[in-house]
Amino acid sequence: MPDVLRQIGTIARALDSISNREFKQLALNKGQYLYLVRICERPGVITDHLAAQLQVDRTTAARAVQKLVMQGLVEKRAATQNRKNKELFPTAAGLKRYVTIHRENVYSNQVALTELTSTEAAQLSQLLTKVSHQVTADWEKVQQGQTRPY
Amino acid sequence: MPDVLRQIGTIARALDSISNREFKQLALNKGQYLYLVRICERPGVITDHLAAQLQVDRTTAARAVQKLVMQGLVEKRAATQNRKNKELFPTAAGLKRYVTIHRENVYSNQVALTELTSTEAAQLSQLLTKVSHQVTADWEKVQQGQTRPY
DNA sequence: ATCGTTTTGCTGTATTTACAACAAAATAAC
DNA sequence: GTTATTTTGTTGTAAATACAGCAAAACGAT
Repeated sequence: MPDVLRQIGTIARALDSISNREFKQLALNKGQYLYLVRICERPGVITDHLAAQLQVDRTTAARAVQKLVMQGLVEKRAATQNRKNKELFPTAAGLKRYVTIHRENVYSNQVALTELTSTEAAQLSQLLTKVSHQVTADWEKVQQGQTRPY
Repeated sequence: MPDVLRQIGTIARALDSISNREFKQLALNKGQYLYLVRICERPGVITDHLAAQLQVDRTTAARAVQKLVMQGLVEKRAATQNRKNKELFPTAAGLKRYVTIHRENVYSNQVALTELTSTEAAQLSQLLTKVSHQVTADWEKVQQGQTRPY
């Protein structure tokens, strides 16, 4: 059984480091690009759903969003038929940043897949989807306090 | 061209969160397990090589190691024919923790690959290795201050 | 051998990240 | 309809993470 965990971990760290470095030019601090991208792609999303999508802590996502709001890149609006939820929308400035971020992400993805044929790339994606399902399921178990048998 | 970056990112975050939660039982804080494992597997390694392997910042690795030393899980020894380098070795207590960590990692890997046949798993690993090469190359470019064309 | 460059370790500083715990609103159970 | 549970937002606190910059040792070029 080959080890894929470490490979995934190191690739992810390298990609994240690259993005964080490059987005300093956009005056974005560490991790901020993740949230901004998702808000631009799903305007109206609430913070907790964002956190679940990204698999980060609720409060981490909340504070990242708070910062984006302070920087004028994201807006919080009270949901129309709900007094509790605050929906998130990008501002014009936020959308402008998004264009660059998206272009960078596409480029990084391209680089990552350079040595793969298009069928290999498709297969990689398929396999990762399966892996993702399993891992997400376990992460939810652990979040709920369950212990895994190892 | 499928997006594999996000998949890799979310899988990595989930796996890391799981490990961090579970290793609180071993009195290990966030990220510490990463360094301890590598030191146990390559005794005598120096901090900077550790950082390069894990693709994290030099100082991040240095401080994580420092903490492991304070906790009595790792030892720093002056290299025999070198006054500058400090080689890292696990203590008995560190090795004991390593056994559990390794078992957990193997389990997580097993879970991740549950839905894959053994040939699929092998192929996934192969494809990830190719991806890793490309991404690492770009990460080094960016670290050296080069700008990528996107 | 000498000088410039790289490697390695370290500290200061700012920031993100995660956990715990709370309150208020919404939803579910009965 | 009332009560219990879940969802959502927020704050306090502790810790990791990353960048900049410094000094000392090692290495390379000449």
